[in-house]
Amino acid sequence: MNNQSTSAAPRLQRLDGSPVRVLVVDDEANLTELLGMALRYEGWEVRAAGTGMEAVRAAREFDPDAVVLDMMLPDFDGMEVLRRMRADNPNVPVLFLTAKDAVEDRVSGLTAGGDDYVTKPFSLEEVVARVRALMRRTTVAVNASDSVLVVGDLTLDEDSHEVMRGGEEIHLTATEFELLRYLMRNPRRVLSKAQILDRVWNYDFGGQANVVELYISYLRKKIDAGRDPMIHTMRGAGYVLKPAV
Amino acid sequence: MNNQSTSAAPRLQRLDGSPVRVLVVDDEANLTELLGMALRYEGWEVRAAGTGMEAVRAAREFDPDAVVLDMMLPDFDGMEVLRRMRADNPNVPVLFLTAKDAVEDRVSGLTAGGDDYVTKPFSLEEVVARVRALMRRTTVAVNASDSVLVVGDLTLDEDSHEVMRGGEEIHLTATEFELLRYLMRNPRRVLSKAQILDRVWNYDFGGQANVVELYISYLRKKIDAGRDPMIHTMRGAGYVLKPAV
DNA sequence: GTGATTTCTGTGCGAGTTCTGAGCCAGTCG
DNA sequence: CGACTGGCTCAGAACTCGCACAGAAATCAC
Repeated sequence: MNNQSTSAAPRLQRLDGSPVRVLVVDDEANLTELLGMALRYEGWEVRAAGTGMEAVRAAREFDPDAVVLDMMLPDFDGMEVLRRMRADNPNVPVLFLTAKDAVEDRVSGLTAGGDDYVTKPFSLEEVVARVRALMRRTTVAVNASDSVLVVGDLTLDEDSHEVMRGGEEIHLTATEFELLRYLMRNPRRVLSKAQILDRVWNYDFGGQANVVELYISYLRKKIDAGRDPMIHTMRGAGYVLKPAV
Repeated sequence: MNNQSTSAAPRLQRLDGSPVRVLVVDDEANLTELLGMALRYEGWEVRAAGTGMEAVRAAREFDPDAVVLDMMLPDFDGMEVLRRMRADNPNVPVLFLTAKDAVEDRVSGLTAGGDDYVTKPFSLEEVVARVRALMRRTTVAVNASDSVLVVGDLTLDEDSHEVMRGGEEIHLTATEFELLRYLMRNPRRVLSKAQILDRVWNYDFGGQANVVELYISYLRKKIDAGRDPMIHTMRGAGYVLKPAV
């Protein structure tokens, strides 16, 4: 894996310049593994915990800038963990992971506080974007710039979901938007279809790599149509987004 | 997920530039939690207390600019707390939380003093707005601008509850008003149905996300009718409010 | 209380979106 | 040159999402 800091995606850091810290809490080792990689990939420092007890302890020692927290834990549940964690870290923002069909009563209300939640299964891109957004709001981010990604004459506003190329507004569907966001976070970097599939699609998506090609083709029609192309195919490797020459 | 400090909602602060302080008093930890998050999210500093004793002590040490105070406390009741608190902080405004069916006689006289009350269950949007209004009246707000939100040719007065589009007055019901207020506090930002539900509806509302769609449709009929639309649907993401072009 | 207003639930339709599968084209390599 | 691999696109199937409508329930005003 390689370093994520790009010109487009402002690097968050703590006041002392050290990397941002994220605590991931889930009892499925696979998932903390997966999330850990995605978050480290952003240049963040990641600690994992598998139980509520561990989580509370880790929160105290590790002093994270954000927490990704599964609602279902073997010992006590997410809300309880939250409460205990807040005792030491009153302001740390939390991204909850919750089952799709779980009673959202308990989670809803939380997002109101500035916390947020994502339903399983999720795409890594989604989680990363949410964690980033959480920190933008609450953490001491040195580079607290606005949420607009820029590559060449292409801009994407993560708040308003507006996408423009050369001053012209472009309408994208939800999936197209996430794909483009991922590409724009990684300009001039070749992203393999597997990577894209992992990041943009839900982690348990069983489909074909074909969809990536399909959606790349949709994007091309919308953002490259008629203009100098920005999306390039690296045969056998993947795709790159870079400013048109 | 949303960022609350917008151009539309002026940021309050103390004379020395430090953040405004709010004390939240309720014996239900869930509730102080929830309120605390919502208020912190406004950029305010929050302290919580679970009993009347704690509240009085906290008021003395913390010197809050506003207090959110439950009428029902395990030790002594809200009025008593108020009396003792006022001994040290004679001018601090208080927002009372009271049960719906509680005798309102005792509370009603309070609003005259510049204080205010809200009945449980409430929506977070409501509480935040009221606290803001209280401070506007009594606190030294650096940016003590008026309480009118403006987006394009749409204006909403948080005090008088007047809403106008292009000079024309529009009558909204209570829920419609709160929904529009939330949208106008977050112009050009996509708000998901879950977020809207969390902020605008009462915290114990167990209903469907369906209502959000319904009320968006009501609002559209009233503020977008015939005109250039300001409320836009971002399919799969949520809704955005922005000035008509 | 009674009627008016407001809020909410449930359902069904239509449009927009996502995905599958197949066929075609273009490099690549024997 | 021919076979193969990887990538692109089309068409349509399957599905999801948002919206409207109608009526039930709750609330408010008198």
